[in-house]
Amino acid sequence: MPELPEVEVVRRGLAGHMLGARLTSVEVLDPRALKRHALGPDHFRDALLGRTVTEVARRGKFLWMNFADGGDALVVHLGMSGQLRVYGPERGEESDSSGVFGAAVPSAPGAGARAAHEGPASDPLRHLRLRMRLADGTRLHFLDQRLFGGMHLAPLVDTPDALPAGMGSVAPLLPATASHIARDLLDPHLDRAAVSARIRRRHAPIKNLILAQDVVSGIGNIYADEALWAARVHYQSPGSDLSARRVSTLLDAASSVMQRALAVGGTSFDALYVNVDGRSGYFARSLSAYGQEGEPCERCGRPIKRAKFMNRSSYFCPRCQKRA
DNA sequence: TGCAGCCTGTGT
DNA sequence: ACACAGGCTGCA
Repeated sequence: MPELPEVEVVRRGLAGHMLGARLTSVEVLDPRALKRHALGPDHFRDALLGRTVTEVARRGKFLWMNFADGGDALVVHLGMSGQLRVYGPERGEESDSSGVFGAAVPSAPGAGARAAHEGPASDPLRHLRLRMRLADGTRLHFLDQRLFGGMHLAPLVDTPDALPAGMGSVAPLLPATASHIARDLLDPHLDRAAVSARIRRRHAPIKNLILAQDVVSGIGNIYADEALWAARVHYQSPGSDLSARRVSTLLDAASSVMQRALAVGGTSFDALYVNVDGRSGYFARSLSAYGQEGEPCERCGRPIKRAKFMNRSSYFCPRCQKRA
């Protein structure tokens, strides 16, 4: 699944194609990708047509585009299985999709607007949910197998700290639907001391706290386990039991794991294809804890354990990571 | 503040 | 048939 580093790779790729571009076509092939857009697919399309992108921004795993005429933003969340793909105009307008999706009804209200996912299993575009076109012929596809992700339009609100909203943004403006999302560990404006203080004030298990998007954003289950392993912290240790030094080590660990992944993700990036293939990215990652049940801990050799926690799996080394 | 629920595909 | 994957929302 796309983690923060992959989302940042997507942001950079999108920025390269979308900045200064004008939207000339919006086709909603599956309205379930717009669940968070309360006003419906027709409104979504009409509100976007003709607008020019000025910023492609990211905070945590939330992506959004700002427009020349301001007011609102196009918010994109990839969820677990979302992908954005950009096809340059030189590839030809319909070369890879007209045959399969010719019958799809753009923005059809109500019945019948759900054709996108019904193709054969072999069809790589089976999960195409939404398609946009730019004035120069560039196309943007949004695919999402499991529909945890999606797009919506949201009004812009001031950032609480009056600083730029996130990576790729100069404006101190956030989509209202992301206004509760804290800054992430790749954000130069993140106030680490404040994050640490908040963590150490709370009794909740530390894994809960680093997964909480309103404390620090962008850490998912995988990187949480990796960071906890690297910092030798047990996932159930209460935040309030950790020293400032250990919390600092933990945040550094999370940050460096994600920066390394970003460095790797950047190398395989193709300008014409915004690679968000979660699976290949996921398997390419070298993980020390997550998914390593039974494998020897790289530090001490004891088998990594898996435990149920918050309806999720937690992987940890029972020797290196003792409960505080 | 904790946790069910959203989704669909894969593996057992 | 069922467990599992899991970011995020919304509700109890």
